Amino acid sequence: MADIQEQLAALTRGTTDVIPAHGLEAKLRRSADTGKPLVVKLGLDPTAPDIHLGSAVVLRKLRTFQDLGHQVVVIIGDFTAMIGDPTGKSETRKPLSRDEIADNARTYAEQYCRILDADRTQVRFNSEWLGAMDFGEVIHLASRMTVAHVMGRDDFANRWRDGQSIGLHELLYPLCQAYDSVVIGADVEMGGTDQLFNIMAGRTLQGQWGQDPQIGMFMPLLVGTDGTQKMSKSLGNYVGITEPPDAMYGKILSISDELMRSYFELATSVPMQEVEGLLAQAESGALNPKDIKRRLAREIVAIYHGDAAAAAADAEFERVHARGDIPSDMPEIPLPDHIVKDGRVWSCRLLVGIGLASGTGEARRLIQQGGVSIDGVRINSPDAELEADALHGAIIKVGARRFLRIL
RNA sequence: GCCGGGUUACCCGAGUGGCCAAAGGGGGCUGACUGUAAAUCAGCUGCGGAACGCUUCGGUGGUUCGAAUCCAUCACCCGGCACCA
Repeated sequence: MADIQEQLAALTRGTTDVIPAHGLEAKLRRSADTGKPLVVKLGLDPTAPDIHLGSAVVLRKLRTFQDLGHQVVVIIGDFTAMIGDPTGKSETRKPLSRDEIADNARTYAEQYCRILDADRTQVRFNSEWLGAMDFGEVIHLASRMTVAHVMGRDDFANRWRDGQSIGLHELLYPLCQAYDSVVIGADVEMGGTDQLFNIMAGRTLQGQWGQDPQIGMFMPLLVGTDGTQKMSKSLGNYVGITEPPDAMYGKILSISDELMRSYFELATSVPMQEVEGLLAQAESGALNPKDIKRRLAREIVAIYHGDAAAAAADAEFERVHARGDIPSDMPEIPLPDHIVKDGRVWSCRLLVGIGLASGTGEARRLIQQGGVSIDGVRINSPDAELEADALHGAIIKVGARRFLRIL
């Protein structure tokens, strides 16, 4: 096993906080001494998973633990989902059906395997123990934490101050999550910075159970491709880890320059010393930022699709965007009969017919703005009529990057 | 249950009788430039073979020559009060 200091460096890379600061080192040392792997916990909602580079940040960190020989326990919060983490904004969620939970669990497994080492990953549902408790046990559990403590959580405190309602059951949420840590005997719990209170509650509860309290490790939220908000599926600013190599490569290349450092740090394993070196060269003008971003894109694509796919995506980019060639591969579609009239096709109807415009109005606009060309020749009038025969085998280009070949 | 505020295009939001297919911003799209699909600048962004033609401003029905704008009613959201404890 690697030297403790090296392990620490790898594990704390990109973290915003490790609490308590030196606790992790002590845990690692003890694990090395006893040969007993650390139990590293991550809690997840049983809602439909959308694994993108942002959610992958925490998973990759877990993978680092696994590579160092530690055990990961993923807790699917199927029971706590009935409460819903009380942000004060979201309504109490409907309990998911057994089938839905099973479905989601399967999807998780498929996607998580792309990052985690399945052999060192254990998946547990917290309904297993939380659902089995009787009321007396619940009361006993609740007696382990004080109202003053729970009310210390920011959102509770704010809602109380503002006179908003707080469901009694909501107060139990941190307790449930904390109890999960007790049940699995967590040494480390990973989470976003919004998990601070819940993870700390785990430490409190574990202490009362006579366990060595877990270390809380917090990761920042990856900024999405829009450059301002956190990456999330609902905001549409995400790069999915199952996206095809070319799409992934393109999206990463389009992030703004300022995001490069955090993407390198959180989404790749390139040594930070090297990253800083590259960025310094860009700063001084010795290196074109574009080339650093291409390196970033290659690194990330390689993680999810392998080196060969990354190299291919890079070459394809060079061909299409740097040299202006047509892509090596593009969708093909037969010329729909119904748009041909007397052997001729109205250009706007063609775009609609092959799905490159949603209506003739949009098609007209695209052509007027000079965004449409056929076999490299720009169409300059929305009234243009085209010979149907000449269209077979033609390549239609709309905008900078939408290509389509007509059969 | 009562009183008040609200519901406008993909999102936010202006508009209180005609000049409104509806300001502005965001997002999206196209072009120029470039280092890339970054940044910047410009244009477009309801539908429509395009004609000041058609359909839009929560739903329905009215008033009016004319309604996003006024009235009635219904639905939902947000405040305050009441009822119930």
